[in-house]
Amino acid sequence: MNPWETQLRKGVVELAVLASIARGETYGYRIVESLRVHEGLAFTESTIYPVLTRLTRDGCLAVRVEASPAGPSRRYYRLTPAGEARFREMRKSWKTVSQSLSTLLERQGGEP
Amino acid sequence: MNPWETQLRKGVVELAVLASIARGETYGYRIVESLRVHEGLAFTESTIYPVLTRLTRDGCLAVRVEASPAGPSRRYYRLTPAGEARFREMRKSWKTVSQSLSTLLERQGGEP
DNA sequence: CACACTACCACGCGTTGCAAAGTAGTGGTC
DNA sequence: GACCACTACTTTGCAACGCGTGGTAGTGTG
Repeated sequence: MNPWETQLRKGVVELAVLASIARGETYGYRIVESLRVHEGLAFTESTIYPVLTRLTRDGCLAVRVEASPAGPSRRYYRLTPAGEARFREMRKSWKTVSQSLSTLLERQGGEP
Repeated sequence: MNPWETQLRKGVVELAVLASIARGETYGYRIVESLRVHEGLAFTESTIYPVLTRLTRDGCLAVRVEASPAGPSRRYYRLTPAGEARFREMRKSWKTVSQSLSTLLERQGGEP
């Protein structure tokens, strides 16, 4: 993959994961699959699982283990209050950066 | 600064720098100052200069040195054809990721 | 038993943003 | 002429992160 696209996605993963979990309790494998349908958000398990571990360690996620109908047990994650706060903050940061960049990009004559 | 905001900005810097130079030949110190007015795009020199070096090494930028009226000589950068191509590609990647994430964020009930 | 799918984990590499500190040139103040 | 402030670029070192590769374990199918 383009190295700069990798960089672009960096820092967006965490927000994407939080957004996925904010929709309702879910587990890692499912997050990977659900994000894959969004162009540019196709992360692999080796990206998502560490993010989940990190967010859990930071107290943003609570885990619940439940047996799977086919395969190993699933680890269901949901947002803690801290997680919800983090989500809101990241979302705000994203909007700020996103809007600033859009402004910068549209200031010159590009295809509209 | 928030660690996740740092991550968010990662990968956006290069695009911001390319966008700045695409507006016309300019130099590092000026880029830093011009980006500072955009909220969320306030990078320091130790971030911008390495980016310029990297882009130049990759053949995306051409340099011209000119004396400054006050201070050391300025290194003026402009986009090469490769740099313009890179800019278009990154811009496209940005739009893709940006739109996917917006979709994801708006799918749940947030403040509209 | 071989294969495929689900689901999670660990190692290691390369890239990167940024703080800190430095250097060099010009101009102004006392 | 010592001191500061501003301009402008550079170097060093750290910590964080995405992801490729390769694994383990559970269930079902042929």
